[in-house]
Amino acid sequence: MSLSPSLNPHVSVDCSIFGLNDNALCLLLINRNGAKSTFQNADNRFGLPGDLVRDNENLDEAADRILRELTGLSGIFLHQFKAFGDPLRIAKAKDRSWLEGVRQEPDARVITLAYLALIDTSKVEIKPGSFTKEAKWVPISEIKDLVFDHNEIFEAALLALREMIQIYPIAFKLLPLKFTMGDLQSLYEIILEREVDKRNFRRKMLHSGLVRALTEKQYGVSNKPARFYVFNGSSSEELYSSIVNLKMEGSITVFN
Amino acid sequence: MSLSPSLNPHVSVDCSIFGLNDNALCLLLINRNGAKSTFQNADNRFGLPGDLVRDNENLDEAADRILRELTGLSGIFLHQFKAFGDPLRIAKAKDRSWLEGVRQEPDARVITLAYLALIDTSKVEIKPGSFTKEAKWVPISEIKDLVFDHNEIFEAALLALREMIQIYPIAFKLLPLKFTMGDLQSLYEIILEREVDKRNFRRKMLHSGLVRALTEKQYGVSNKPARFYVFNGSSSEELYSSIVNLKMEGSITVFN
DNA sequence: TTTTTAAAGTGTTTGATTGACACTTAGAGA
DNA sequence: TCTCTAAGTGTCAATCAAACACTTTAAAAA
Repeated sequence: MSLSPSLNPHVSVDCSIFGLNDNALCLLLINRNGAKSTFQNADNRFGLPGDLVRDNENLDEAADRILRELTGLSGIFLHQFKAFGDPLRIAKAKDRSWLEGVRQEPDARVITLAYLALIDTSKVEIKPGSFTKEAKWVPISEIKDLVFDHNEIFEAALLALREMIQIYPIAFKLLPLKFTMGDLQSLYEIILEREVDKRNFRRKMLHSGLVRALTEKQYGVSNKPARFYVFNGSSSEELYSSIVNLKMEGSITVFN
Repeated sequence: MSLSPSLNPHVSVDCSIFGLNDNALCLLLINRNGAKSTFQNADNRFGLPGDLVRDNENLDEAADRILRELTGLSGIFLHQFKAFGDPLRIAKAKDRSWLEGVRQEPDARVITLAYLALIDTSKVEIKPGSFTKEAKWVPISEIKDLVFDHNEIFEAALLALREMIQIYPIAFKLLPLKFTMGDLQSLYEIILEREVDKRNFRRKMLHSGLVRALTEKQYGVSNKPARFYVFNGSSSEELYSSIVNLKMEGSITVFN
């Protein structure tokens, strides 16, 4: 790899991509190759997909490009939620070897812009890029020691996700186009980490106007087949700005 | 001014500080001197207080330092809400002369971290720093052409404020320690840009537990004197994380 | 001293929403 | 045909939201 001269040595982007696999909330993590041929990623730790920003691209473009280069994902809506800029955030000893292997200025202080996204894992295929040894979904309960300050970034992303899901109807982004009420309910239960009443949940969702029932039903399941629904809303970006009421029992309530 | 060698040429902080003056929501703006003696700020445009981050300080510290250096304000809670990184954001012709006057690398691409804060204007004194010709409160309806992309940043800050005030009980930060129900109600009306019913508003606020009535009343006003209240809550920082219900009629409602 | 002016302060009713709660139905597989 | 599993469904009581108008207090003006 020859580093592009237009890479800004001081600004990076890191992406926390959430998806649902086997009823578990998962995060997309990568394991990087060193860029110089002499470098081997010795300790095999994983991290969030992220890299330096180019001087001629804006931040959202950079996030999109970096995620595509490292994981093959592209065109997903990335929400920038926080910047991390501790002067020592990439200075831990065990992160040095990789930095020295790939960065022209391994000692430069790097501020990172954290993005998060929710995606339907069934709709995309994760393809490690040329700098990526491996890219995989890891259940959030199994996330261990990540590179740099990525544990901190991931924790902040998870908090931001929990907050956002209480305010914006973004849960639909994690589900396939067609889903059952059971799918939707268990998604809320996974993210909110509590159970909700089935009858109240259905009433709330149906009256909200957010979903539309299809006539189609499940087929071949060994119980009463569930009806499919589709999200009845507008574009992805709008999901992040239209505030909708879906109060669940026992929960906090909100100013407005 | 000799530029500190530790200034990171690629990362800055800009602060949108909101306050209330004469029943108008105002933004704190500054008019800068050039740093080199040869430079005069010719066109006299105003902008948000902001500057480059030092390499040895974290972002929140940088925001606090920069705001203090430019306006004399310190110790206020600054909320980082977005990063702006358009490659051309500081490249407009009319912004060049100032950049050339003060920056070692006037062509460097600068990403800025936008912070916002709400303060009680009666509690603080604005003192322009040595690089600041003037610092003043400007009603948001009178904000014209600001330097760089500061109009865009301010608009985003205002949107973030309107969103936050619907979700977190931060309105109190704009008011003095003691305030009347009328003060509080008109603050909500100013920020939400709509009227609310006085009886419903009082009931909501009193039942919320957010305020505590004092026995003290106004004195010398030419109408029935209003009772004073105090905010009944915890620290500033907690205001930004405790979600509280204060639903107003006609308003959107919110997931939870 | 009386009247005017301005904002404070106060309750009720109606309709909508929440939260708690348990049984029946549909289909696959044994 | 029996069993298993998840889908699907309704009611009641309590709480909350929204709409609505008059009285009180004090200063200032007449």
